[in-house]
Amino acid sequence: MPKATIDDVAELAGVSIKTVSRVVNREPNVREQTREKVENAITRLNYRPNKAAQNLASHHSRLFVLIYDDPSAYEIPSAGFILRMQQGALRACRTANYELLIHPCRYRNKNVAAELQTLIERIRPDGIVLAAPLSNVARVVEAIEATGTPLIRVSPGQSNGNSQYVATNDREVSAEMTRYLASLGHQRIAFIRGNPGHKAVGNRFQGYLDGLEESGLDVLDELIIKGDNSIRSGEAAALHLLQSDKPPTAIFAANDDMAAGVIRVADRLGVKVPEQLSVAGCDDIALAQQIYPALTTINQPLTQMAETAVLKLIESQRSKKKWHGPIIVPGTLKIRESTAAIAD
Amino acid sequence: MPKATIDDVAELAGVSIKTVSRVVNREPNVREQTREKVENAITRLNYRPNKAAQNLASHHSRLFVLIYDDPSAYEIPSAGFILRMQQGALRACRTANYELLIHPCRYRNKNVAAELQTLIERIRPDGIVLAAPLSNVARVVEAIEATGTPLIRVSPGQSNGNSQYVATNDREVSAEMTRYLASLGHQRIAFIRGNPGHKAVGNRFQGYLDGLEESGLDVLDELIIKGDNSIRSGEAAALHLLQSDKPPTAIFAANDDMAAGVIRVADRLGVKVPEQLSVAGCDDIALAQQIYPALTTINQPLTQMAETAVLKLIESQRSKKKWHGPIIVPGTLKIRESTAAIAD
DNA sequence: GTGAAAGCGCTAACAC
DNA sequence: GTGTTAGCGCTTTCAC
Repeated sequence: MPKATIDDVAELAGVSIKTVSRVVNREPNVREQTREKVENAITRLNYRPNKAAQNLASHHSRLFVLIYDDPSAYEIPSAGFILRMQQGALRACRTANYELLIHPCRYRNKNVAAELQTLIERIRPDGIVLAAPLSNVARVVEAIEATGTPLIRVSPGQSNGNSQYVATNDREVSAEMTRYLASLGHQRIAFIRGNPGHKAVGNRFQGYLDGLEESGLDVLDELIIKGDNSIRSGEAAALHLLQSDKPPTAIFAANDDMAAGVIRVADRLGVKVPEQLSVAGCDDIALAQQIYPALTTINQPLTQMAETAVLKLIESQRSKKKWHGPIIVPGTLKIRESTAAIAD
Repeated sequence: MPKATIDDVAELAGVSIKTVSRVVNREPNVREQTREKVENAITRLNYRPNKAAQNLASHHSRLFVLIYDDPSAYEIPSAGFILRMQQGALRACRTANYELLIHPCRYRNKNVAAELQTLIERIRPDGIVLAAPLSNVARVVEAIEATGTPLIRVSPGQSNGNSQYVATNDREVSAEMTRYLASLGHQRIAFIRGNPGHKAVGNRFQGYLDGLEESGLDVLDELIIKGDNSIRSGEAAALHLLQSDKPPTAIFAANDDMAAGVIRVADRLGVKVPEQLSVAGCDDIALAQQIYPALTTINQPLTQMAETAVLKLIESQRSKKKWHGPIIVPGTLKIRESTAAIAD
């Protein structure tokens, strides 16, 4: 089956190739009758425009690249994150007939900047979505910006670089969670901080402080523990907190893994969750629903964030105009079974 | 920065564009000295060949598409599978300078066949990797084969269609697991079958039967339970088995989720794992290492399978020759804490 | 509303 | 070894 070209369609329809092109690209100024003739020819010949030819002639690729940190083999809470971002990006791509190239890369690698530049200059995507934590690495952001390709960053903590970004309201929603815990009667609400490298995680700590203040609670230094985002660090923190003189009645962890660690240790120590201890996490990873009791947490709208990012890229390409300011996609509290009103 | 073209490079190097092309594509028959001149010009101009132009002229896209089933939002053991396949495929792509397009799709959707055909005919990838369970859906396989694009299927149960496939030795390694359990002294080894739709899962049952026979054990119908791959069905099966008159001393489940369900129920019933009950799963999903006790299971070499698939596509494209027969990437036993020698 | 001509930036086939 | 000439299958510009 030698593929039909635009010339074949034009010939069969008895029009010029330009008219076929107009029909294919849904351009105006085609008489209805002509359009039908062309469309018939297209279906008869099973014609599909050749993307390479379109790209070459039109100088755009109808292709986006999603760049994200490549997780090492088994560090698989990331899997859910990455997949959700992919889903969001793909959803937006599909409605507008774009394709999505994925490009995981290791940002610890010194060559990333050059690697990404080569990729971009070769492929010439119409836009790039850069996910956290890469979206916070200055030399990566700058390398991509230098190519001149439209870039949107997803969930960057700080706002370096000139490119637009999509973020969530980590701080506000963490404050909300804290107020929720306070509203349950908790006065000693501990917080397990995450990896300081992740700015989003820092925002959550700020939210915690905000929430305490808004609830009229004091910040107690002994209830603030450093973690590193791992289950193990959550366990360590919980052990420390629960075995102290005056243990907290609620523990809010900056991510779900650490919260899961807390629940595990509570179980081991015979502390009942949520009767004796409320536990809350952040991110709503798959694990959050799988553990017992199901974890109260904060949903990270990653799918929507990625979708929004791609939609913005498409839009800005159409209108050629620049928009400003971050785009905020709000997170929401997922109240499950690990939190309850204080017993005492 | 107006991008440099092949003409610019040719001019600066004082050669023809064909020579530049030769250098870029690492073709032979270029004098070392000429090559250097060209390479200097390339770096000076920061020249990157335009992929669209290359594609159009050469009739190949240096692009593969990875097609897999789109999991509904929260069915996230799939996440690990998909990500590992992506990683494998990407790894192979990178070494050979190909790009990877991902295309999740819902095979329940009646339009998949047409959707995939359109995609393929528009993009014209150099090859397609089709993952299970889509790789077992006849109308999907046939639709793709009809486009004439080289196709490799990953882990299909049956071997319909004409295209090559990569599989793992599910049956053999399941037999190995069964023999391993028998070698620990277990005589009453139960098996929880999986979703009958997944052929791979059927192979595991065959392997179980093989293993029993090779170990000189009888097949006991009351120890063979049907499940549907879900945690819940594992729980139901375990409840049934453990509350029977003569409960098994080992339970081998056709996937990890069901095995996790077994462990959960055993815990609830006060049956100690592995002291009183050995539990083994299949797949080595992330959960397998997260639960307590860590699950003995069978590693599915998905990353390698996808990598092999892409490498084969590249190879067959180079040599233009057809290879035959399935490619088997062996799985391996992951002995962890959920299995032990029989106590009694 | 429609069409003719001129590329887009490269590779292929063949000449030299 | 290297260069010349044609395209690849579209979009763009501009004329009608």
